Amino acid sequence: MPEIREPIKQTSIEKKNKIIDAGLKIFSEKGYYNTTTAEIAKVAGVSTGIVYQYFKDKKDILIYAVKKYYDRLFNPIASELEKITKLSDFDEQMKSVIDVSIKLHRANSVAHEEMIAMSHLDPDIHQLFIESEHRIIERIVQFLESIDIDVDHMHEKAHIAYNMVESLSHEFVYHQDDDVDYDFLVSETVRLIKAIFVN
Amino acid sequence: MPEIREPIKQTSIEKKNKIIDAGLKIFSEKGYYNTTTAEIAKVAGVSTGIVYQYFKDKKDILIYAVKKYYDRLFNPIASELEKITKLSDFDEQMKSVIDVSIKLHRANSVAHEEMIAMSHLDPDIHQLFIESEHRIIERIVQFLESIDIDVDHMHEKAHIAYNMVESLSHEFVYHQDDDVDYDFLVSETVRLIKAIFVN
Amino acid sequence: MPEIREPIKQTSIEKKNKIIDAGLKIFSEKGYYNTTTAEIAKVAGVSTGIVYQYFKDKKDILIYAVKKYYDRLFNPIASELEKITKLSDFDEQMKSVIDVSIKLHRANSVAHEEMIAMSHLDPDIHQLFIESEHRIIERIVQFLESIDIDVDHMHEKAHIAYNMVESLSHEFVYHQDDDVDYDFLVSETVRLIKAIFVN
Amino acid sequence: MPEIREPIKQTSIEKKNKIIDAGLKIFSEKGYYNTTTAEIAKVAGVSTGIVYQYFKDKKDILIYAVKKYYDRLFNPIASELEKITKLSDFDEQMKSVIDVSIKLHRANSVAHEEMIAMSHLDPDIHQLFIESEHRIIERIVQFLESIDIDVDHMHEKAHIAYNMVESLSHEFVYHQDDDVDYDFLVSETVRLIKAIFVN
DNA sequence: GATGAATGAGTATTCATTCAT
DNA sequence: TATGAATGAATACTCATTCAT
Repeated sequence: MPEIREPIKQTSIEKKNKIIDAGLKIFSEKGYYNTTTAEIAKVAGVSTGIVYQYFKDKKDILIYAVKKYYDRLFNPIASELEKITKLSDFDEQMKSVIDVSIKLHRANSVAHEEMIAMSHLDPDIHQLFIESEHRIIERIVQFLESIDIDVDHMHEKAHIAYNMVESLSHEFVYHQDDDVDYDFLVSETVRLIKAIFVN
Repeated sequence: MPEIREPIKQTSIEKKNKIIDAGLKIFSEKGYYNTTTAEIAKVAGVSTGIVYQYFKDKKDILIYAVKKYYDRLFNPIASELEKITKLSDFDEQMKSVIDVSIKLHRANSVAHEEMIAMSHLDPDIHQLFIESEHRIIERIVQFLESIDIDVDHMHEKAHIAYNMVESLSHEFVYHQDDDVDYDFLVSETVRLIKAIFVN
Repeated sequence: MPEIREPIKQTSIEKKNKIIDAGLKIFSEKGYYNTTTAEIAKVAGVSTGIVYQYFKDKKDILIYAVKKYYDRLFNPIASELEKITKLSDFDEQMKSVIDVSIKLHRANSVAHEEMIAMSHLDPDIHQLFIESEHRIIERIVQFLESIDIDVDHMHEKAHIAYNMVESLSHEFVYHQDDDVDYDFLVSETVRLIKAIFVN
Repeated sequence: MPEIREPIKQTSIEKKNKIIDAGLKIFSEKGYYNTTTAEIAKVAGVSTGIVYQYFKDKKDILIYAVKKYYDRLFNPIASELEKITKLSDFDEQMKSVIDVSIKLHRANSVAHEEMIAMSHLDPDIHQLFIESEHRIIERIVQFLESIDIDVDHMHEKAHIAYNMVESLSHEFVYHQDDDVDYDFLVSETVRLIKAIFVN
C-alpha cells in the first residue's frame, strides 16, 4: 500500500543514490545481516522513514547496491579491453588487463567478499550476478573479434579465459601467500590464455 | 562461567556430531542467518540448552559444520587423485578427476553456495577455507610428483590447475547455460592443464 | 502555531467536506486505526499537508465524520416520523418506521459497526453519540405528542421504544439467523410498543 | 515456524492466564490499539518473549481476553436465572435478573465498552460475540421452559426480552441522565417482558 | 493556500542465550 | 548431564505530523 516512489527531481535522485551508496558501503563492511536500516539512513544522512519511500524493503536496497557494485567493478575492465585495438603484442596487453582486474578486485576486496556472499544468500541477487557475468563475457567475445581473433568455440574459450583472470585476481587479493611466486602466476596465466586463442 | 566441555563419553561425542550434522544440513538449506539454534537442536534431537554445553555460540556450530563440509568435499577428490599412479593416459585421468569434482560440487551445490557465502561472512570461516585449499593443493603437488611430473613452479602451476577445475565445476553447477558447449569446456580445460605441466 | 482555519471560501468548504467524506468512507470500510491520513487525503483528492490546515489531527477528522454519519442515519428516521400526522393506524405506521430504520441500518451496516466501535474508543465521540440519541428521542416525544398521545413518563417510554427499534434493526443487520422468524420479531415489537403507549 | 505451546504444567497455565488477564485489563482501559505487547507482558509479570510462546500474535491475546470477558459477564446472569425455579412472583424475579445484569454491566463498564468496540474491529471477535449471545438466549429459553412458560415463538420472544434487558443495562451504565426516571424504566421493562410471555 | 517530501518516534515480533529444575 | 521455559535486547517498517518550497 505505501507506494514506492521513483524519484524524478534531481534532489530526490541524489537522495536515493546516497542511500544506495550508504547501503553498499555498510553491507560491504559488515554484511547484509549485520547492517540495520537505521544505520544506512544515518550514513546516508536521511531519516529512516524516507528509505521506505524509495525502496520496498531492506533487500531492495541490497539489489540496487549490488547493481551499482557490478557496474563499478566490470565497467572499468570492459573499458580497459576496449582500449586495445589490435593484436600487436598480445602478452603485454593481456597483462595490462589482468593488472586492471587485480587492481579493481583489490580496491573492492571487502565489498567483493560481501557481494559474493550476498549473491549466495538470495536468488534475485544471484541472478544479477549471472547476468552481469554474461554481459562481461559477451564483451570479451566482441573484443576478441575486434582484434581479428577468430576461433572455434569462442564463447567457451572466453569463459575459460575470464575464469582464469577472475581466479587469478582472487588469488592475489584473498590468498596472499608468501610461498607463491605471483609474477609467475601472471605470466603463466597469460601464456595459457594465449594458448587458448592463439594456437 | 559456562564451560564448553569437550565430550569424552561416546554418547556425548555422538550428540555433538548430531548437532554439527543438523547445523550443516540446515545452514546449507536456509543459510546461517535464517537458521535458529532451536531448529538445529530440534533436528539434532536434543534440547536447546545442551547445544551451549558443546558449542560456545551459534557461530561455533558453523565452524564445525564448515570443517565437516570441507572434509566431505575435498577428501573424495584427494582420494580420486591418489588412485592415479602413473602417467599412462593423462587426458583420460584428468577428465576423471574433473568428473569427480563436478559430481561432488553438484551433490553439494546448495551447501556449497552457503559455505562460500559463510566463508565471506567471517574471518574465522574464511581462514578455514584458505587452509583447506592449501591442503588440497599440497596433495595435488604430491600427486604430480608421485607420477614423476617434475617442473618448475610446481605450486603455482598446481594453483592454476586447481582453480581451473574449480571454476569449471562451478560453471557446471551454477551457470548451466544452453548456449555453452560443456563438453568442449572440459576437453579444453584438460588440454590447458596438460599445457601447464607437460610442455 | 499551525492555526486550524475555518474555511470561508466556497472551494475551501468543499475541500473540507471532501476530506470528511473520504474519512467517513475509509473509516467505515477499514476502521479508524487501519486508515492512514495519507489515504484519506488521496481519496479526497488533496495533499496530505492540507489536511492539517482544516483539522487539528486525525481524530478531528473522525469527529466530523461521525457527526456527518449521525445526520445521515437519524435525519431520515426523523423525517419519516414527521410524515405521520395522526393516529389512524398505529400498527401500520410503526411498522413503516421500523422498516425505514432497518433499511438505513442495513445501508450503513459497515459504517455503523465502525461508528459504534469508535464511539467506544474515545469520550468525545461517545459524547456525540449520546447527544445524537438525545435529539432523536426528543423528536420521538414531539412526534408522539403531535399525534395526541399523552401518557405519563413520556421520555422513559420513548427511550424504551427507541431502544426496541434499535435492537431490532441491529438484529436484522448483524445477527441474521436462519432459526429466527423475523416477521414475528417485527410484529411483536409493534405490539409491545403499542402496549407502551396505548394501554 | 515458532510453535505455539499449549501449556500443560500448572505454572505455565497460570502464566498464560496472567497474560490473558493483563490483556483484558489493559485492553479494557486503553483499547486494543493503544496497548503494547510490552505493556501486557509487564503487567502480567513476564517477559515479552514468553508472550509469543503462548499466543500467536497480539490479536490472539485479544481473542482469549474477549472469551474470558464473556464468561465473566454472562455466566453470572445465567446462574442468576437458574436460581429461579418457579413462577411464583414473575415481576420480582425479573427485577432481580435485571438488577444482576445492571450490576455486571456496571462492574465491567469500561471493559464492556472496549469489548463491544473490539467485536466491531474484527470478524473473529464479532463471531465470538454472536456465539456468546446465542448461548445466553438458549439458556433463557431453557429457563423459561423450566418454569413452565410455554408460548409460541419462544426464541423470538427471548431475543426481544434479552435485548430489552441489555438496552436497559446500557442505559443505566452509559447514559446516566438526570431527566430520566430510572426506576420507572425498570418497572416498565418488567411490565413489557411480562406482556411478552404472559398474555 | 497548497504540495508532498521528509521526519523520527513508536511497536510487534524474533531468537541467541541463560537458568531453574 | 539434560531440559525447555524464560529472558530481553534488537530491528524492520509504519505513519501522524511538519515544513521547505
